[in-house]
Amino acid sequence: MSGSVKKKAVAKPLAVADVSRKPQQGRSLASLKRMIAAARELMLELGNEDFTLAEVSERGQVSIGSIYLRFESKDNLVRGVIAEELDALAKEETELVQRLKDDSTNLANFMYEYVEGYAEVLRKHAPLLRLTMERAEYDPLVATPGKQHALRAEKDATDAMLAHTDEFGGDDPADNKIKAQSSYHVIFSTLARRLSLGSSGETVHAYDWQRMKRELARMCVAYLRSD
Amino acid sequence: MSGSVKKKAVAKPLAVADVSRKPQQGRSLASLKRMIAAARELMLELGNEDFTLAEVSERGQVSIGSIYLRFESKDNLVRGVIAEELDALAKEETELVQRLKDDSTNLANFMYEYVEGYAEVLRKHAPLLRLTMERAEYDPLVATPGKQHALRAEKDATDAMLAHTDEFGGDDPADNKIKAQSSYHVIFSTLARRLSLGSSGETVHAYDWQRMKRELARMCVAYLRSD
Amino acid sequence: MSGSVKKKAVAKPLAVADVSRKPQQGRSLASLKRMIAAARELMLELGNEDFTLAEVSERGQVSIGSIYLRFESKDNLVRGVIAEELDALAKEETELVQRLKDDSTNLANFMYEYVEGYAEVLRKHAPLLRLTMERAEYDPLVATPGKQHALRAEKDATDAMLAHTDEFGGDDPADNKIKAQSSYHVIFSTLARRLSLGSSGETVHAYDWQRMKRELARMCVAYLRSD
Amino acid sequence: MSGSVKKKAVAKPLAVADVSRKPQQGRSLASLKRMIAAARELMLELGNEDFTLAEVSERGQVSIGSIYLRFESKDNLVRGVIAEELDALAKEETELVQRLKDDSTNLANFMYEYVEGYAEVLRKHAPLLRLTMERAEYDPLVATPGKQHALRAEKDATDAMLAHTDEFGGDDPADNKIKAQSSYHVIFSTLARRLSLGSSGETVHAYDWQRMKRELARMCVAYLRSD
DNA sequence: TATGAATGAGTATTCATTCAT
DNA sequence: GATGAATGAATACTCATTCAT
Repeated sequence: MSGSVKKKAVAKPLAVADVSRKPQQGRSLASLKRMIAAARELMLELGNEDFTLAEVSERGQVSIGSIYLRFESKDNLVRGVIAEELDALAKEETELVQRLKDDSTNLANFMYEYVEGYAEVLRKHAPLLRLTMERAEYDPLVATPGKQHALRAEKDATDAMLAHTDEFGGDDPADNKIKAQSSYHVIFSTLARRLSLGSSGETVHAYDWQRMKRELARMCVAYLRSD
Repeated sequence: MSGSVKKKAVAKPLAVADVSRKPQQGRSLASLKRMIAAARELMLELGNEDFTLAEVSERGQVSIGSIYLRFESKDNLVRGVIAEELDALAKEETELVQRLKDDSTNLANFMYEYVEGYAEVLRKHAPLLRLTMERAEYDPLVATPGKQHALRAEKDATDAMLAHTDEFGGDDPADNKIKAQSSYHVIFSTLARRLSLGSSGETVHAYDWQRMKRELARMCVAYLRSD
Repeated sequence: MSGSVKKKAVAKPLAVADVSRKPQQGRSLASLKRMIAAARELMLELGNEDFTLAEVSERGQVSIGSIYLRFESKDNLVRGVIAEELDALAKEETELVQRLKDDSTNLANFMYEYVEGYAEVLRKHAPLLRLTMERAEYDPLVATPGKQHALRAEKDATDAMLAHTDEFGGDDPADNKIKAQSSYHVIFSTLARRLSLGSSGETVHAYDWQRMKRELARMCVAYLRSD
Repeated sequence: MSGSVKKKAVAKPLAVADVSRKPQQGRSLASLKRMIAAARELMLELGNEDFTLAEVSERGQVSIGSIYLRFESKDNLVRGVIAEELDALAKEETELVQRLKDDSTNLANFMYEYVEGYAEVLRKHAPLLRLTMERAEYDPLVATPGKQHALRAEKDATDAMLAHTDEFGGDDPADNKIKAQSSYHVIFSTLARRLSLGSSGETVHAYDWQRMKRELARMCVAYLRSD
């Protein structure tokens, strides 16, 4: 399978319905959900592509033929699972920022709440997000929508930070934007690594999760206020 | 191959000589180097395991039998390549910190130099580091020495930062240590993600590499001085 | 599919209506014609069995279910197409011989006209005739009616030749019959091979079609007159 | 399998050693022979491609991997079997014509002996020749060498006939050549059809084999002498 | 009648590992 | 020690046929 995707140009879109073959209803829809759920479980247990369609067939109680009725290939089934996950993640990210925009009154408060909230959102989706990133490395059909998702998430977060520009240290608007972006990247990167989204090698420090979230917010606040 | 390792317990050590079968000399040593070099190239070109031993045999001008004479399995050959890389990386990390310890006089100066230097060290090793982290996810024989490596790197870096405690914001020694650790993690995580060590999805921002290094240092200095 | 027929005894009849399931009328008849036409096209484009019922369904605008309503199996659909072709061919052969019987006055004239006419009839039906012969090789349900068709064609042709017995070389009636039969076989075999009904390997000689027809007639006339 | 060859351009040569992977010796050679023999038997029993490599493996007592060690694909294995057959056939055709050239003194004698001898040569190779022609229809790698073989066979035969030009009817050298070629084609086509090389539909006449050979020769002699 | 979604058996090919030489 | 030929398990995908609606 990998051979047919890795290192080769592919030209198909993503997004739940794009990789699936037709709008589903009733029994068909149930069967579609079962095969996606089964594939999702197997991906988490064995790795992105290290499961067989026979396993999906058995676990999801769908025939192999049915899978090919909905998805053009095993690759597209994997992309379908990923697309679903990205959709759900995007929804939660947006909701988080919306909620905090209304609730938070000052920069420090926002940052603490944001780091806390975003950390939990990422944690919830961490396992599949790992697989998504791993696959994005060689599958453009996952990489492209992944980038768009990331850009939008960055924009939402920095916009919300910039609502508190009055508390920022300098008064150069361009520098403010840079600071907000840097903060977002530092937050995402650090949480992601800690959640093993990139690797697990150095994950198991004594340094704990709660403390990390607190220090991340603290660092960003100090940074944004500086100069 | 993957099936035999992924998600399954394995019980073999790592570190260049541990995965290889015997102390090598002369012609044997040259042949060992060729097979490792060939495997390394193929891993970078095709992915961690997406190469065949036949390819290693051809490119490295060693017989397949020879490979099995040095390595118990293809898995161990991959681990051998990784072990070599981690050794080289550790050496450079240590040298960097040693050099800066002697040269830098104040905290800000140290942090800017450290981020700059570490970024380049990581950049140099990024491609194979990616493969290492990817594999660590499912191969304990890579994950375990990887953790130890990471812990030592963290200790070296935080010790160097703590040499400038007098410039730190608070005066609680415990908090100082936390700040140093947090700084190290933020630096490593952010550089790593940017180098695509974890994923490539969000890599392609306009946000550039030079700026990122500067802001990272700036952020850490602000953070360490705060309180 | 092949596996279920090739080299295995089958027990179903042939002849347009025998493989189809029921006398058709109106809309049903139109649908039956569409599926046969679609199957015919696909057989010519892809080979005897190298098309799928899904393709027939799409091209002929008939549901797969409809096909099974008319034909017991894909094999029978193929046989239906072949049966239709053999019917049409038989009609033309008969017409040709009838016409020549009335028109030709001497042996040479008849032979030249017959070879010319028969060559064109065969040429017209060559593509599907190829498929028929190919399939007859392993499908008794095509071979049996095919033999009957061939026997009748032989009888028609030899009877017509024997109408000119007075011009034959010998005067042994038994030998005359043998000569006529041999002539028919030589004509059919040579035309058929040239039309690639049997193979295409040696087809592409410079030796051309018009000349071949002429020489065939010349040869037969010389043969029939000899002794 | 068919899909990968039929209707697609291919660009590989033929001839026993061209489809096989390396000059064989000893044990390897024995194994190569066993797999070709097994494939040959299965092709004759089931059809050109209607056998599985598992069957070849079992019957020939060779592992599937071994087959792929010698042949790039199942297609090439089939071509290997065919190549061997064409070689053997060519050898016998040449020997036959050589022998008759020396022995026969007059045209009639040559033609009777040639038809008799060629009929037996073709009969001996008929089953595999059928498969060859069938495959040539869609596989250029079989068609191309097949055409060359046919052209050479035609040349050998017509040259031998032309050694008796003095007995020919007309005295136009060009016409003599045409007559010789026509005779060869009629002989080959008629024998081939009778041997079911093209089809079997009309094969089972009462008209028998011995008589056919005699009449064929008789017809050609009458034709060559005519004018 | 008519439909077309669901089924699942069947198969070429790859490649890590072994072992006779 | 070295070699590389031999092994055979493992797996995505197709498509004739059925049958619930």
